[in-house]
Formats: sequence, C-alpha cells, structure tokens
Amino acid sequence: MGEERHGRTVVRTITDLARLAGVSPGTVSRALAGKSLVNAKTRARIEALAREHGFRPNQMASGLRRQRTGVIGVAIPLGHDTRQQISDTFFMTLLGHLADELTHEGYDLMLRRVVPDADGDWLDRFIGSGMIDGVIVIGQSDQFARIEEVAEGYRPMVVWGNHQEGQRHCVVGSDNRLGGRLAAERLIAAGARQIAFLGDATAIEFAARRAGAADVAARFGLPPLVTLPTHLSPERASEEIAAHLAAHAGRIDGIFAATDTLAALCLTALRARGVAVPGAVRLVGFDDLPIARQTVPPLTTIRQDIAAGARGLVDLLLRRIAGEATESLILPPELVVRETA
Amino acid sequence: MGEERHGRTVVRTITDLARLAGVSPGTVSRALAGKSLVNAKTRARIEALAREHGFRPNQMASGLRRQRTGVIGVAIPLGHDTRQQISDTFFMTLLGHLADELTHEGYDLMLRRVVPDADGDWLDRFIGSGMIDGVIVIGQSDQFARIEEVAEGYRPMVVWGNHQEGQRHCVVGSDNRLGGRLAAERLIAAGARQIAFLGDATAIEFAARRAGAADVAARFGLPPLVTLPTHLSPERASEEIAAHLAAHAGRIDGIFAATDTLAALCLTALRARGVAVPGAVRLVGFDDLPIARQTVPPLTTIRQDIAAGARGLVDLLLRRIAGEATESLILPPELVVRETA
DNA sequence: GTGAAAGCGCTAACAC
DNA sequence: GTGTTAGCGCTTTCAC
Repeated sequence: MGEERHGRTVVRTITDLARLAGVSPGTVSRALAGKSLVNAKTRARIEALAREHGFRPNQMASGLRRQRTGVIGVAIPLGHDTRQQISDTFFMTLLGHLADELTHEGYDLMLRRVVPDADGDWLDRFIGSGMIDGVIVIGQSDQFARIEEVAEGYRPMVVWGNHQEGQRHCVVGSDNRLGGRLAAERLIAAGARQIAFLGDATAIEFAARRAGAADVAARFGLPPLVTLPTHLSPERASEEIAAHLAAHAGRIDGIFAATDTLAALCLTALRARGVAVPGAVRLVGFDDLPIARQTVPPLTTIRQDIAAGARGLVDLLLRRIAGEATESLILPPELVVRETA
Repeated sequence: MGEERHGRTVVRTITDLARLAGVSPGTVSRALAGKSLVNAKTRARIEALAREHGFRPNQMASGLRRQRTGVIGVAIPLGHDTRQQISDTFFMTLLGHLADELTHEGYDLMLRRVVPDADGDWLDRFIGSGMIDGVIVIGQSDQFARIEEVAEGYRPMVVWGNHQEGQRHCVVGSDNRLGGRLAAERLIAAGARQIAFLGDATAIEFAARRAGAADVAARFGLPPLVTLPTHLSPERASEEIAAHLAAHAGRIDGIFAATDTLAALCLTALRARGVAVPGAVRLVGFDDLPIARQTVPPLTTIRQDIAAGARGLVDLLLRRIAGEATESLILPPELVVRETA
C-alpha cells in the first residue's frame, strides 16, 4: 500500500483494506465472502470501505487458493469446416443461452474455438489449464473418439451433440434420428417420392438426421435417399447446391436439408431455377431458426428447443461438478409445418 | 505426489514433475516456458516427461505470479433490450471473429453478458476481477457515460461502437453517420421522397445512422424523417413494424432500417400488406448480413466489414496493453445495391 | 469474533 | 545451467 493517487490510498489487496479497517486480512476475507462468523459492525465497516475504494478481491488468487475458478469453459471444435462454423446461427444462439444460464448460476464463461486437426490435444489443454471448473463442448464434430477418451478420466464435462448407443460421455441434444423421421414423413405426406438429403452426412448429428429420413423412405418402399453434400459456409454451400440441383434436375421431388441455413440457401437456388416450392419440390429444414419464418415461402422445419438445450447442458454440468453421476438428455424435436412442405 | 493411479505417479504440479526429472521446480518452469537458459538435454527430458504424464502448468498460479492472465474479457452490455441482444447476428459474427483473432494472438476469451440496469458496477467488476488482461466492450448500448468514466483510469479497453467528437474511450466502429447518408442517398435516387427510419433511435449507433439520413433529406429539401421505433427482438419488432406500416400506409415511400434483421422483417411485413418493393416503397438495410442476400427481393444495404472490425479491436487492445496510446478506428461503410432500392 | 500462519502452484530474482 | 528462495493475493485451519 502506501501508494497514493488523487490524495487517496490505493487499495488493491485484501491486506490493504485490512490495514485501513484496522483488522486482519482474514477478517476482511471472511466479511467479503459473507461468512457468518464476523461481527455485524466489523462487516459493515469493511463493506463500506470496500465500496468506497471500489475494491474487489482478485479472482485468480482466490481461485488458486480455493481450487475452484468459477469459470466454465465452452469449447467449439471446428472439425470439418474450419472456418466460420462458429458463426453458424444455431451454435451462436446456443452460446447466447449458455451465457445466460451460466451467468445466472454465478459462473463466467471462457470461450475457445479449437481446430482439432491442428491440435490433437485441444480438450486436455483446455481442461488441464486450471482455469476452468468444467467444460461444455458444443458439437462433437469429428471428435467423438477424442471426447470419449477424455470422458473416462474427467467428470465435469457435458457435450452438445448426438447420442450413440452405449457412449460414455454425457451428452445433451435433440433426437436427430427422430427429427429425420419427422422430416421425411412430412415430405412424403406432401407428395415427395424421391427424397434427397442436403448436407454433410459425415458429421455425426447430420448422419443421424439422414438415417432417420432413410428409415422412413425404406418403410414407405421409396427409393433410397440421394445425398447432396455441402460445406457449412454460405458461400461454398450456395455453389454446391446450385451444382447439385443442376445435376439432379427433375429427379428429386423432396429435399431434407440438414439445417435451416442450408434450406434457405436451397430455396433461393430453387427459385433461381424456377422450380416451384412446394409444387414441384418439397423442402424441410432443421432447427427452426428465425430465418425459417422469413423465407418465401416460409420454411417447414424441425424445431430444436435451443433454450431447453442450454438449460440442460448447464444443469447437468453443475450436477457433475457437484459429483453426481448424470444421464444424457435427449430432447424431442418437433415438426413445424409452414409452407415449403 | 506419492499418490498413484493405474500404477503410475500422478503429476499435477511442476514440483511433481521436477521430482520425477531429478531437477528443481525452477528448472522445470524455465524448460516448459521455453526460456533459453536450460540445457538442451534437460529440457528434452522434462518435455518428454510432461508429455508422457499429460502435464500442463496451472494457469491460475502462473497468472497470479506473473500478474497477467492471458485472458481478454469481452463484455456485451444489454442496455435497451435486455433479452436476446446477444443473439443479434451482427454481434455474434463479431464475436466469432474476435474469438479467431484473440486465439491467434494467444489469448483466451472470457465472455460476459451484462445487464447494466441491474448492475451499475458491471464494467468495474469485470476489470477488477483480476481475471483479464484487458477488455473489449461490444456495443455502447446506453452505457456511454459509464464507459467514459472507466476509460479515465483503465487503459486496456477498446469498445465497439460509435465515435463521438472528443470522447475519451478508444472505439472501433463504422462511420454510422456516413452509412446513414449513403442509405438516404440511395433511397432518394431510387425515387423516395418521404423517408422513415426504422429502429430504436435512442441507441447511439442507430441515432448516428438516422442523423446521417436526416442530413441528406434536409439537403434535398425533403420532409424530415419519420421515426418508427422498434425493439430488437424479432417477435416484438414484427408486431411493431406491422403497426407502423398500418399507421403510415401510403405516406412513406422509403424506409431506412437500422439493421438488416429489421429490414428483413419489414420486407416480410410489406409483402403481407401487398406493398410493392421497390415499386411503392424503397428499403435499405444496414450491416450486410448473410440474410441480406436471401430475402426476396434481395436487400440493398450498407455493409460493415465485421472481420476488419474484429481485427481492429484486437490490434488496438494489444497495443494498449503494451502501453501504447491509440487513436480510435473508424471504418468506412459501403453501399451494396441489390434490389430493394 | 478475530489474528497468525501456512500454503494454493507457479515464476523470477539471486546465488552459485 | 541450475537450485534456492521469496512471494503473487487470497482462504482457511488453528489458536486464543
């Protein structure tokens, strides 16, 4: 201490404040932490002084000592599509809700984008940093195996993604396969016979959506799904979609898009080709993002409840931090019928 | 140490590792930090051991000791529109780019949503936490005064937002007034005579956009701008827009929307009323988000270069952390002509 | 109810 | 080159 500025003592540490209040650092710590064993008057004096000097305890120091940081890590692995996946509207909305929920629970959020190809060690590095009390992984990308491995030795982790039979890591996510079934059923009810799946079917969540749709096509005795792979970035996807539509012109009468973003692009491409929707081609998206209401015509889609997902992630994580064992949480998606199918 | 698991020594601290390597903790620290003054063989041995045991130094401890955390705080004040502002596409995209840039510079990102009304102390709390080396504030919201105050005593802060004559805090942002001028000029060139501004004109960035448009209307001798206030959340905005359009039917022939999101909603509402765009009403948005290409017809808008903004924010912040004094950075927006005006 | 003291895990002088 | 030592700022026994 001793340092002065503007004629006023600078109080940077709990010790500075203790000196000012004429008590020991321990007492200040107890008072500020709201522990019971402090004289009401002493506490009031300390709090007043703290407020007056704008003092707040250093969280690094506190964290080090208490072995808990009050920070939750949120990792977004960018597996397939290195660039821009983070700006995917779905993930961003989920992130927003996570920020809300975590704040509400008194945690801070440390965000990390990771490129697993360039850094096989991403998850261990994040966990081992000592900076976070737990981690939420948004999207399994192509890192399923890696995540499984880590889950073995590290409890406070929850993942947004797809659930596989018998997997080890705790996951929260929609029942993608069911979603795919709902989509295909709707396409068929709207008159589709040859269904295409639009999107990268190697991504695990998308593969499950596709599988659900394939189930239904088979059940109805329809030809197998055509897959139209795309990247996630709008620029590349647009080109790819245009090429796919040209290649399959007239042979496809129903499209199940892996996301609303892709569906919206597809709708634009269909319009450009003069294809009537839903007259000639029916289209169903996935997510029910805001854009789904704004396309022309508005998009029939499969809704995921993003807020519920975020709540589930945080709830399960906190329980795991508390030492509880938790099951995965599978949320039911829901068909939203608008005008494209 | 001493603790064992799977028949293998658990190495959690630098001291554990030192014992294993037969050196002192100091040497391990130096070796792992890549300092020059370590024997090559010793370093190799230590690194091998660290890899083998998956050891990484605790960042809290390191941060405490070095008085630098390697973490940059990103605060998003939710001033006017408590809910959902964070999921605003523009902010989210900016956040994605920030994450990229910061990662690239070796920093982690701590995200905090703040509700200034409920917590007048938000910025000081964030800064005073001791967890961050600097802070980026995304959006001034209605917190201009608060930010100015803090800027006086705290250097490593950069804000995304609008630049005011003579302000103290370092800001990166588009020239909103210029953007407003470009928008109005385009509307007028497309035949508009009575221009409306759509959006919350009490938000400082939006006010500047409106002012730019008003400048131009005055210059052309047109009637003053009509303001159609809205909230940012799509649900409320939709209702408000519908009400505005009903109230001003036939009297407005040009609309300058504060954001593309609002413009897209407005377009939907105009279509619902059977208003021809750009025949009867011309429309210009702001931001050039992906949605601008996908509306029907595609949106004429004012582009902000988000990636450049993120780069600027990070660059200036790092320079301020290094002690440099920096000027604000004003980016030129750009008219993108599509089909709505 | 409060003080004294011992660290949390790491780094950076300072010795040698 | 490497070991030793003294903290970073805080919390938490353990005394009293």
